[in-house]
Amino acid sequence: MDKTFDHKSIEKKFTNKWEEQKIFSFSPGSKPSAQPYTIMLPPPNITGSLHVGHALCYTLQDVLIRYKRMKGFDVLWQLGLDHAGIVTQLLVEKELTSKGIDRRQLGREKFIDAVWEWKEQSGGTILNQMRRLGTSGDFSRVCFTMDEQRQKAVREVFIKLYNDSLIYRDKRLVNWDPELKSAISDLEIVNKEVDGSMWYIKYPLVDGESCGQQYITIATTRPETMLADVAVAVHPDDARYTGLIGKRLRLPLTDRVIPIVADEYIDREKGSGALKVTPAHDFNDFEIGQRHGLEVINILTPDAKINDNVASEYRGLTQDQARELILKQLADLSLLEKEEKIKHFVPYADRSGARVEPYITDQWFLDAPKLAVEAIRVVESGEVRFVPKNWENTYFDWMHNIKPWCISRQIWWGHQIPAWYGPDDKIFVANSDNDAHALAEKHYGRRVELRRDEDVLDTWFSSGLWTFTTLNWPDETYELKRRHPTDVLITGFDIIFFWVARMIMLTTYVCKQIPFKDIYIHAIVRDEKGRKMSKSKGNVLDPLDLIDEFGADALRFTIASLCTPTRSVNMGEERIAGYRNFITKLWNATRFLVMNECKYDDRFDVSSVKASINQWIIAKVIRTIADTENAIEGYRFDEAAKAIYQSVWGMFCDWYLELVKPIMNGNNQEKIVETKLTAGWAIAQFIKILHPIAPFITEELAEAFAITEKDAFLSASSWPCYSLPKGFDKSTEEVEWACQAISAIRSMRSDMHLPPSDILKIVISEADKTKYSVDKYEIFIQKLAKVDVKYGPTYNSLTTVSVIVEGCVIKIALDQSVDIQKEKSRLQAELTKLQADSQNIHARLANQGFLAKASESVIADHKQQLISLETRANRLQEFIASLNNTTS
RNA sequence: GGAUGCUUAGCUCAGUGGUAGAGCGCUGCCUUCACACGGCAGGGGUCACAGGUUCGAAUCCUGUAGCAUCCACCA
Repeated sequence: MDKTFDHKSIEKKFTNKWEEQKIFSFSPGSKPSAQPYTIMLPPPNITGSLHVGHALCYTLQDVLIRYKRMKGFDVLWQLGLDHAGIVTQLLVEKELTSKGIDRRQLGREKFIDAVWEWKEQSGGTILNQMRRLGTSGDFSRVCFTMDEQRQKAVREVFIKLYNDSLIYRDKRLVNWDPELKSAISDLEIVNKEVDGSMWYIKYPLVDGESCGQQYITIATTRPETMLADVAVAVHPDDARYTGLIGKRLRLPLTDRVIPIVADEYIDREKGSGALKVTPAHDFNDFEIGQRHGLEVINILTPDAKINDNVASEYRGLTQDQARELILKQLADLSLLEKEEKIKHFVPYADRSGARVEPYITDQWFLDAPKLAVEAIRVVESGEVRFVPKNWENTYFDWMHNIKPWCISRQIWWGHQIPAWYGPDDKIFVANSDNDAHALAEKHYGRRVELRRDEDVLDTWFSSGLWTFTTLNWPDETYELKRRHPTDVLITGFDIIFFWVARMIMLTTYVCKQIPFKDIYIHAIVRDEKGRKMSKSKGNVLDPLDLIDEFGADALRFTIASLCTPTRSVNMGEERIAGYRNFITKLWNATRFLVMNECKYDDRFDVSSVKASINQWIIAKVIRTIADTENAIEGYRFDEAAKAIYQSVWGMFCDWYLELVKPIMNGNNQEKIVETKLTAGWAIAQFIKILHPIAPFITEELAEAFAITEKDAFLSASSWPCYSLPKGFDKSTEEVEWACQAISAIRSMRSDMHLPPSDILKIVISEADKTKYSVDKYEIFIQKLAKVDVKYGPTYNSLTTVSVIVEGCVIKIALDQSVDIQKEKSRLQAELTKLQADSQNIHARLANQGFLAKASESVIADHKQQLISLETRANRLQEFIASLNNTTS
């Protein structure tokens, strides 16, 4: 074995080997007798590249997949890519523009060809980057949301939902992205706080004289939309305005007269308490308009300029230009009462960054409120389980307030909506052009010209079908029947609404099945100080850089250990370096065993082991295997990592390997053989259970240490399974006593500033020798604590200091006489602490309430503790008394 | 405005009724034949605050404060 662990070459070696040997290749139906285990990868965008968030999400999935594979499950980790409609279109469009090509001139078909070409060349780099993480998916079997089979599925689902009246076309106010010139969904909006103004504008009453009031003041942040006002609304109980309800206003700068209406929606506290009603450009106003049967006047073009529905002087102006002009005109007319500077939230499109406009258009909608009913039920009933559970609340909140989902987009890249229009705009939804014509012919009684809907579907529509379309639905495949519902979805909370909720809605309706049993919501990655990673802050960690520097295993181990059930995890390089050190530690421990000719023998029978130290480590390792299993099964990746880390480093390396050295260097051949086999067995178990988290080093060590057969892979081996042999507990107690004794002596050495190289002389009484089996561990105590052990009261108390370990007095002889008073007060302090502790427990045991109400096991524990404390205290007290005798 | 989290050692976080834990950092000692990406030994916390429930609260309940996130909000 090399002296250092060269992660780069080992990562390369196994990435290639696994792929060449097709270790992770999946062939449908190949393992019919094994239980299936299935995870669908949340498909990254074809435009995406690997960031730490991906690394975290994919590592956790790979840990589960590798673990279940070792457990003997027939695993499928289905990889895939998302076509990412808007993002991809914008990207390719930009690239074409830089070459001087305009998308619109190119035309739809050629543009789509260009996107496909781009996809073939540079789409899906992220999949290659995933390989470097060590992901054990089948890269030859990648699904794409836009490939033939998925397109077929999307059409089928659309047709079904349309025929069931769950998809419909409607003219409504939608969120409009004027840059993209497309509708977007409410989720694709980000509200940003910006500086703005509130303008107070006077609207004159038509017959002001008769009611003693000349005008009503309205407040608005968007004066330009007044051109589309159709009413002013006040609260019916607002004393300021009750007399004016039903009167009419002259809308300034236009020749229109608009009514004053009463509506409960109005908030008397806001603005002036009178609201200008602009149904075409505000969602709430739209509803007020509907309630009062008001006209809808749209004054904007698709790119958010003023259209021809207004006086010619405003036409073609941008909103800002129009605003400026209108404010000036109002001021000239003395109708502008005041302007207040305010901060307010304004909606912007997440992707294009344009200011979103409420805009009246014809769009396709999915009746989400109806589908939500079943989607809520399956989570309430526990069929679908959120981990951690409290994400259910977020899900329910959203689902209970869900609105119809606008699924049509006015872009080119995506699933074109399978709808055709007849001459009278009658809609025919069909699987193909031919089918549509057939439907139309049946309807009209003759062959007619049809026009296909140009819109495409929201990207999330096709990803919403991901769990079953990847299993080739609507074809009735073997794997679809076998694997659906899938086992677990691992994703971030940021897409619970976008994706998780929609998958549950669509899958429960289309398949009459849940898409997955568990949803593990992982945390968002932040920097080491808990700040969001952003390019402008310069605190972005690139997982590929981290892999280069620390190794994929170190990164994966860090990720696992960070994944506590919280919302965010802070990742810093220091932490990764720490786990890189752990990987190195494991490497060196194995190297030590190789140097000492330890071997792994799979016929090794753990129950045949005699030496207590070996029994002890076997018991500990078996415990660790169980802890790791429980942790992974419960999605506690942090606990799995912690269990392995502590066992390997804190127990195996720090204690067992040190304890084993005296045996190895001794001459008890039988014991040496047993110890070498035990050590080899133990490290092999660690290597196996660490494999899901750190696949590269463990695969290399399995090869170097011959844990796997020649040409076999740890990745394809099985998870260890052992039960604790009877009687090993006793050894555990003994060995742990010896370790405590060693620690106590070392501690004393350090406290007394005794040189580490000196061999100290210690003395233990004959009685203690038998009681604590000191002679059995003498060699270990001698070597590890660097002492020479003698029995009986040989040394003068005047030149010894003492430590008491579980009642056993260990005297340490010094070259010079000790200050007995100082020694006494040191021991006395220890005694005081012991007595305080034992009194504490004594008091509790004397408490009637405690005895009556505490559980039996708790009481038994307390009694046990009390006995132990009292034994130690008594022994210490006796010893102090003996010191008194010495001095007196 | 509505909701959900969080507040524990210098830092980052576990622990969720029974005597406060880890990693990193820090201090001292050690170039001991697996490993200085190491070893040994230490120091360090009235578990945000105030009430309550309980024999017993870091843990359960109520309230307060601060922080974070999500949703809503263009008068």
